Amino acid sequence: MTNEELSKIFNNIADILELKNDNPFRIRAYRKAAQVMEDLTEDAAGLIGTGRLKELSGIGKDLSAKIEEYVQTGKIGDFEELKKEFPQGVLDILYIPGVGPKTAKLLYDTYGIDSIEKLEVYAGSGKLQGIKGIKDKTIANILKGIALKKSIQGRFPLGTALPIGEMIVHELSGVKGVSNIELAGSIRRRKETVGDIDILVTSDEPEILMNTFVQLKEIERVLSHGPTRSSAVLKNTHLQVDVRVVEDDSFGAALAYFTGSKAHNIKLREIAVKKGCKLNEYGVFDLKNDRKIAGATERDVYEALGLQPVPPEIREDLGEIELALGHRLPELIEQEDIRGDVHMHTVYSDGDSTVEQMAAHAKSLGYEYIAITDHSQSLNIARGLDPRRLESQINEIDAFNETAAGIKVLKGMEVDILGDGTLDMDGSLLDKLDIVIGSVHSGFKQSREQITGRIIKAMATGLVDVIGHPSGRLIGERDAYEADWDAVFSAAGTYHVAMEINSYPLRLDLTDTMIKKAHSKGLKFMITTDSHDPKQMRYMSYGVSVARRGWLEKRDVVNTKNYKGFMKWLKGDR
DNA sequence: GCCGTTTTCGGCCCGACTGTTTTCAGTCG
Repeated sequence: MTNEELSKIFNNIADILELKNDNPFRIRAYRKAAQVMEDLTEDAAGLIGTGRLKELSGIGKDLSAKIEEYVQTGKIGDFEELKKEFPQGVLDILYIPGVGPKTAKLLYDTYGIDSIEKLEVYAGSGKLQGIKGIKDKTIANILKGIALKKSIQGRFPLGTALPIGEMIVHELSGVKGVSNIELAGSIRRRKETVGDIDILVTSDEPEILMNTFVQLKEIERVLSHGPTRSSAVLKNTHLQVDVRVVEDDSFGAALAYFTGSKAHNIKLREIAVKKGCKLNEYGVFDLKNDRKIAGATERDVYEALGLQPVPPEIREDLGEIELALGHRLPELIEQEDIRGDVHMHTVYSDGDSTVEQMAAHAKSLGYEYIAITDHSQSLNIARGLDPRRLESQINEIDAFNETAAGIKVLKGMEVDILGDGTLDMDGSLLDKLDIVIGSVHSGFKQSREQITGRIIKAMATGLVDVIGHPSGRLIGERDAYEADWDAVFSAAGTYHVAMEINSYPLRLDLTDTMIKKAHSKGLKFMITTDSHDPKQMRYMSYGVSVARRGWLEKRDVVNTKNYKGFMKWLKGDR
């Protein structure tokens, strides 16, 4: 939690410094520090006193002192002083699209406008007329910006945005003249939430493409419409979609540019400059003669800069560029590496299909094995299984395996880790199963110590193979419960328990940063879909994306093993 | 405010678009 708070504070400081028209590089340093805090896999508080804070790229003497001050006192003196200079409402105004620090300060200085509400009243009543540099168009844009900000509540889960983005790409890919078309931006990096949908296109007939785009039935409102760039807001979700057209020989450079992240791009350009080149969205150029040396593909661009091509999911300036320079990037796991989906539910509990139906669909996806892991009895709401029903399911699966060909069904259970850390099923029955997932489904509000202790206690039974959706969070709905993850992951190492990467779009749990932390402790993972019907097995791609964002390779993920290898692991060869 | 095989001081990524402008500032990604 401290990291998140520090990230917010550093961004706040940057906002205030922007209003003050302070040194832009100083502002950038605070923004960078905010990002570093957000991506940090360890609790900043734990790094204090070890001197390791200053080892973080972007955190120097001054910022590490501020972090220490915050951890020790709960406050940062400089920030408290800065806050006195502007009311919070002025900072809110900065987040209206189209309004930046210069305008916000001008409005505050001239009319004392210190809230979005006040700004809306002033803009709506024509009172802003007469301020230097503000005329009708600007006023109209401010009002539009306020409306836009109100209609969009934050960011969208990847699970919402990606299918929509893919659908629009599909609709545009058939338009006359289109040769290349790709999703870009954070959606291509598979961030768990995205702010908008970026689509990059090459086309001989940009006008036809753009005319088609702005007339798509999904579109509610067109924000701008030009030959190289158009923007629109979608119905229902109010997601914004930006479409850009570039030349064929710039497609790779533009794709890299629009994929980001911003921090990754900045570092690439710094490398270009050091090599006597310039990198922009059109290509890599030799500064001596202004000649273009790369641009058509992303691979060309990275290689022209002396880098191994970096997979989109890890373009966050978290060390990937340094590894790419040394051609030592990890070989990230691919969806094809997954041999079995080992967390799913059936009609026995809260699923809506039978063992047979789940197995048939998994087989059609090319899996070698699946595991049926219905809920245990204390989860009444999900019709959890008592010992008698579990035994009958065991028998059904045994019978199925005797006759079915082409896929193996493992007997399993997603057993509740109860409030006191005991498991919601007799050990003797769990022993009969191939795989046991231990999950927390209750007592989310327990103290950090209680939750930590309860997960560790469950692992210590030796009955649990993997911890299901370990943090318990639901994107945009419920925060992760509080636990000492260092302690949990260390214990998981001791007891050889794997961590689940749950692919259900609202879960994506573990998160990318937690995966890195767990991986650094040598833990293994299982990527599963937690499917409640056959169609949900397609969610596997989300889990694989999260694993890639967590820098995992095939060897880190247990269910990349073939059936024999996977069973061997379950039986204790870890 | 950070950082260092050009530098411990003087650098710090790049371009498009918009609106209000007769050459540019502000905002954005």
